[in-house]
Amino acid sequence: MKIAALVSGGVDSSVIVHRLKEMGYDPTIFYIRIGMEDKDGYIDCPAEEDIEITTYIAKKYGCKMEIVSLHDEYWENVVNYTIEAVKRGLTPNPDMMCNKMIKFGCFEQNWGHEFDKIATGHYATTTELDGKIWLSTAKDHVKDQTYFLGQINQMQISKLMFPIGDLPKSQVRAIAAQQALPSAQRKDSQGICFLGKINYNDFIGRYLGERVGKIIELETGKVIGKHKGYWFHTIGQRKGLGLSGGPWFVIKKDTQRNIIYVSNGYNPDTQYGNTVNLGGFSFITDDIWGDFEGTKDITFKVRHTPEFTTGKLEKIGDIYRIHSDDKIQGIAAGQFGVVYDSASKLCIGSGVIADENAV
RNA sequence: AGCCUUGUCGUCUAACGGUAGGACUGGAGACUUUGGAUCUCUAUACCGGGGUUCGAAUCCCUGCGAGGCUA
Repeated sequence: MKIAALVSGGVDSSVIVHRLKEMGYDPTIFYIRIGMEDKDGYIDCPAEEDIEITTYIAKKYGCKMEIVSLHDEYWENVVNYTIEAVKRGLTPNPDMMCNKMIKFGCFEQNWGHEFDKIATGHYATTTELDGKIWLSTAKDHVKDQTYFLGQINQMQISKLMFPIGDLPKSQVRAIAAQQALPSAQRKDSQGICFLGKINYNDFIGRYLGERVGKIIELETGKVIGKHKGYWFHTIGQRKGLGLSGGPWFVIKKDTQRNIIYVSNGYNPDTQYGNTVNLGGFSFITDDIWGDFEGTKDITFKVRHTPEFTTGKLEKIGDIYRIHSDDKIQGIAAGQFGVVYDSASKLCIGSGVIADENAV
């Protein structure tokens, strides 16, 4: 079986090579370049060290290695998407889009199609049911990364392998140490990968600029401050408002008038919600419910968190509406709601959190 | 103009006359392959000038600022 292993130089993806060899496979290692400096030099991903480590891994395990670039595709699909979404007042999820469009999209078209399987270092598993492959959660529920894979489709999942999906993180690190992999002690990557050392707000500012607008207290309608553009703030956000007498949380945005509405207190009710409307819902493997009346018991995530929330799913036309058992903080339009079965085993599918005004 | 009240970190708010605390904001770190949230740590102040006291943010005088009252 021909396997392509996507290796980034981090611990997780390094260890998959070891595991694949253990299983008797001889994977071809791919390092995908994505985050490169654009013409203005804003995007800057320190790829050197990553490539060095990946090369070392390839040598150590005697694997073929290819460094490929999906820079333009990344720019086209992920960076543009991010900027466009933010501009519309939404809160994007670049990493999910990267998985869907780049790692398992463009890569497949260019190189992956010559392989039987594509292996990655995600904490996720696959499960075969009725002759079909389903995305299922990792053994290590805390590390589970299926949230980021919620947008992929049946073709993609049936070709994927997650060699470390059944290991706890601690063990992955232990293996790396035991094998003396250079990545053993590396910090887990965090933040949007293409940003490198630039922070998110700087990035947004570079492309969308600044425009001063009002900050209004939702309950009283009083103007209590100014902001530099609604695109710098997301629902549920506390940091960065610069208002005293808080804490203050962003509750609502008026993109037309560039106004941000906030509520005061440690736990303003306005900060929470129990219903989440998902638009453009897509099932990963199969639409297991079809059209249905009433509700389905599910668990779900509205962001990457260790725990799953329980709730009920209702179908209203094309909209899938989640009724959460617990109130959820900071439900932001543009983010994805990923739905799992009630046991939090199978990842069923996902949709984009809709603007409340849109439903 | 006269009278009264008032003046503490960027903001709000504490401190029997004994040497300035808390909250929010800001900053740093932890957590996290999105945005966020959360947790930990941390920075900054007694309006100026005189007195009275062993000792004043706290008492007195005065200057300045703020608010109010007075015809």
